[in-house]
Order: sequence, then structure tokens, then C-alpha cells
Amino acid sequence: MARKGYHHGDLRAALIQAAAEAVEQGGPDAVSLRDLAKTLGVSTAAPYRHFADRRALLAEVAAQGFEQLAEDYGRAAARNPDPKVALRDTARAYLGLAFRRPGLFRLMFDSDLMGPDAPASLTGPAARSWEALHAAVAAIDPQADDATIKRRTITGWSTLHGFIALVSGGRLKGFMTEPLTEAELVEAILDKTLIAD
Amino acid sequence: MARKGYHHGDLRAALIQAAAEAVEQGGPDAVSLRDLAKTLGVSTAAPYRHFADRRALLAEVAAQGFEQLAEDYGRAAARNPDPKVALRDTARAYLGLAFRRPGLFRLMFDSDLMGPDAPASLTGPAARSWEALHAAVAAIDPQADDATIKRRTITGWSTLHGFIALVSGGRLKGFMTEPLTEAELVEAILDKTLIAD
DNA sequence: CACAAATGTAAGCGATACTAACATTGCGGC
DNA sequence: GCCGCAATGTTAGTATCGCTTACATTTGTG
Repeated sequence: MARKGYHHGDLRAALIQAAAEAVEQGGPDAVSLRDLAKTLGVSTAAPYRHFADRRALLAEVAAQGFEQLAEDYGRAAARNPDPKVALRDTARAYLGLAFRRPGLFRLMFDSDLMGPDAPASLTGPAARSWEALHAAVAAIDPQADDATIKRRTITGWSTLHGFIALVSGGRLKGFMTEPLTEAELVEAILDKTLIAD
Repeated sequence: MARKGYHHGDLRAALIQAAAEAVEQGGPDAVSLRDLAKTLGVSTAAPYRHFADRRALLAEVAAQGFEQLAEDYGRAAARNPDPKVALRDTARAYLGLAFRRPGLFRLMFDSDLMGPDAPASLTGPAARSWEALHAAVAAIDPQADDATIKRRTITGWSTLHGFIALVSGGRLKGFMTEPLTEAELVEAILDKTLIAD
């Protein structure tokens, strides 16, 4: 991170890391290129040598998030021989990323980075993470046709994703009263994810 | 909208309406107080006579959205004697608002307006819409205790909400291939919302 | 070793949210 | 009716931000 002279050394990587920290700290909107530049001790124009614009930098941060997610999915599948346990563990990985790194998760799913002009470095890892989820659902019931698998994947994913959105958005604050704990709710959500059709 | 002289007439209401249109057009981030002021033919500082800041204006727009939602819920309950049909219709109302007015929906659920310092004009209608949803789920099974009802409400709401988020975010673009249509998916989601536990 | 490409800087443009000081209007009490 | 004051609007300014242009320095390569 320390500068060695006129040139930074690896400003591109430093920007990505600093942006990731800022995202985790205050959400995607809290990332200011000017701030990052000042933090890293370079001029405000320097970041533009490495990223076309703010979106391009955030896209790179999001891409790392999707790579992480695909990895977590892979581990969940690898360590569980029983497909049902594997799927439950996969769902847990999704919840885990969302609750452990809420800022990153928000960047990945709530921002407009995933438009038609999204770079391949972003769409690639995102597609890989979807494929892993799809495979985990398919393994439960190898007989089912593809449309059924996709329908199950989407409904299950929806339940998980919606739960995350509502919890992270504080929408369940007044409602998760005793004796309804968050942990209990998570188990209920995971149960629902497993229901076929 | 036309000015009658030095004073606008009802700038506050005009700002809310113009902001609502801007939200629907380009999402919450597309609302610029300067733009609204110019459109309405007043100075850039005029809006601050009616709203403390940008957030306060957007909160008012969101509040109207929650009022609309609570109303829709009420209609769904009123016109269906069968509680199961009523719940399905309630869920449809949620999806309807989300797909008919995606910008408003995003403002209501994806922005940070609902913090601890949210004005009563926003938290009130939001709580009312939750109560209506809760009641629709409770009507299905009057025997169940409150924790069970809440758990069912939250899981069902999660499924609906997540589906909306994924569709609106374009995350299902490549996956909703034939013969898996969006309409079919909506029915599957509604089915899942009805499943007890 | 010279020169070109890569990478950095300085300065500035235009947009934005918001504030402070001042101007105009319209309404309620006399 | 009119007069003062609160409500409402304006002008001008601050600070931040993304981004661009023109120029400076460094580094690697033929």
C-alpha cells in the first residue's frame, strides 16, 4: 500500500481492496473514488488509469463476491455425500455470505451493475454461482426434467433471497419477537427451500 | 403545476408528485431536487422550505406506496370469502404493485429510508401493510399460535419478495427459458406461499 | 540508450445536496 | 382596511462528487 515513488506499485489491486472495504463499511453508495484516491495517497485522477469509471471498479468488487460464492457452493457440495444435506449446506452458504458481508451482498444483488453491458469478468462468476446452485437442486431428484429443476431452484432461491432482503432491510425488526428467534426462522427458511414443487 | 405568482400554490404536493414520477421513471437515484425544482419552475432552494432534505421527500413518496399497498391488501381480503383465495389474492397484490410500479417498489424496499429515524408518516403505513398481510395468513388457520402465524407470514413474504427482487434485478434472464414462462413461475411462487410450515 | 507505453499529477468542468441571508406574499388581529 | 409577522420563495455560495484534458514521470523494450 505504501508508495515507493512516483508510481504506486499496484494501484489497481489496492483500489479494489479499498473499495471492497468501503462497500462493507457503508454500502455501495459509500464508495467515492476521490476518497479512495486520498486514502491510497494518489491523485484523484489516478484511478481512471485503471478503471473506466466508478461502475467498472464496483463491478470488479462484485465479481470477487460471486467467485467467493461459487467457491462456497463448491465446498458445500464436496463435503456432503447426501444431496439433501448438500443442498441445505449450499443454502446456508448463501445466507452466510449475505449475513457475514452484507455490503458486498448488496453490491452483488441490489445494484445496477448487472445490466446488458456488464463485463465478462462479472457475468462469468455470476453464472458459475447460479450453475452450482442449480446442480445442488438437480442432485436431489435426478429424474426430474430441467424445467422442474429450474422452477424448484428459482422458488428456493427466491425464499432465501427474500428472507435476506427483509432481514437486512430491517423489515422484520418488530415482528421477530419471542419466542420466534432469528435462528429458528433460518431453519424454517432452509426447510422451505427443500420442499419439492 | 402552473405558477400564479411569487408563490407556487402547493409546492409540497407538487414536489411529491413530481418525485413519484421521477422514481418510476429512473428509480430512487434518479430523483434530483434541482431537477424537480426546475421542472416546477421554482428555485433550487425552494424545496427545502417543505422538506428537510432529499430523504424526507422520498420518505413521503414511499409512504404513499405503503398506503396503496395496504389498500390493495384490504380489497383482496374484502372480495374473497375463502381465506385461501384471499391470501392468494393478497400475494398477487404484492406482486402486482412490484411489477406495475417497480421504481416505487424499489424505493419502498431497497432504499435506506426505513432506518431508526424514519418519520411516523412512513412507519405507520408500512406497519399497516404488514398487519394486513399477517391477518391474511392468520385467517387460513385460526387455531395456530402467533409464533407459527408469524413464521408462515415471514417465509411466504420472503418467497414473494425474493422472486420480485430476482426478476426485477434481471437475475433470471437466462434461466427462465421455454417452456418455463414467467406466468407459470408466478403461479408456482403463489403455491409455495400457501404451504403451511 | 532512446523512445514509446504505462502510469501518475494538476487543474478544471458540470452536477449535486444543502445553507445563509434576503425578498415577497398573504393572513389574522386590531 | 391595514399592519405586522410567519410562511414561502430567491440569490448566492459552500462542499463534494464523477469525470476529462493536458502535461509530467517512470519503466520496459527494441
